[in-house]
Amino acid sequence: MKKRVVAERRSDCPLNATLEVLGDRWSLLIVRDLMFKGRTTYKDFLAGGEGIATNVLANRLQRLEAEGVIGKGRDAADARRLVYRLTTKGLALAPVLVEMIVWGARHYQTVAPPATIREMTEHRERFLADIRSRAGAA
Amino acid sequence: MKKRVVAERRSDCPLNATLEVLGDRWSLLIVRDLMFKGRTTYKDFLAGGEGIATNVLANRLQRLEAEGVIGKGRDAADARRLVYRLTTKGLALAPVLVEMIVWGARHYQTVAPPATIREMTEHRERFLADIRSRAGAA
DNA sequence: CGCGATAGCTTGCGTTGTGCAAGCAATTTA
DNA sequence: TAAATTGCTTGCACAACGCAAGCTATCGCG
Repeated sequence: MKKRVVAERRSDCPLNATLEVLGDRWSLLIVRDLMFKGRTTYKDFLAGGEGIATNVLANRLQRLEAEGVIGKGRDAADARRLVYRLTTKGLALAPVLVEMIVWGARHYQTVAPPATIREMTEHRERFLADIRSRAGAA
Repeated sequence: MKKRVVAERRSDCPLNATLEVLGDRWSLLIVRDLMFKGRTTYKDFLAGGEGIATNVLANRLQRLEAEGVIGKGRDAADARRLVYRLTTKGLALAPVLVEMIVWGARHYQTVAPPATIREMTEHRERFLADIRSRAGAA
């Protein structure tokens, strides 16, 4: 058991705050899985394709929950299963993810469907509203 | 001199591409310094407030340049000085930064001026256009 | 021209984080 | 009741990071 040393911020810049919570290679991929891919369990995240290590996944789930970005609950039908979900705070990351996806799709070769990217840019508000209503209902 | 092992992507997801380039605690802070704070030199970035280590800064500047996010040139007036600037690709990160700043300002206590955050959200397109014209002119 | 100051790094070293394989408790299915 | 599944934890080797020191090239001053 490690001592938890409240972890003071390095600066009071809002971007720095965001980066201290989400500035790593994995956290936002978990949020993506929850927001876009319908993945909700530890096993789902592990099979997510990018190959996150088990200990790192456990660590990130803990941190994201501690930060109030995600929450978890037991599956009623199968008590082995923990079902993770986005909180309102986590759902508010949708615009961030959308912009990162658009930038990545524009500047690198990816499997992003052009139609989806077009929808994200040309009908941004509608796209964001869809995410909110879909994930918010869960 | 390290061997550069082309660094294959872990997946072809556009978000993953973005995170493999920018998914760390420091890269986007450098972009922020260039985009919003008028910092352009190694020394400026070092004094940026968050306390990046010298070797990490040098490494990130190299990576960002290799990825085409930033470029550099010698200062005509002082040949010791290397002046870094955003490329078009780097300037295209403005929407990403804006959304991360807005999220950070909404969910954490920061020094972000409320007026700026309001401008970012309520007049988003104008704000982004301003960044493009200002930084694009440099 | 000589000398200290400055800019932009690099190097060394100890600590922390990551990737991978193995292991383990709780629960469920056969 | 045994085998499988879920969600972790642990151990270990290696890479990344934070910090202090050092080093080269250029500049400003006398």
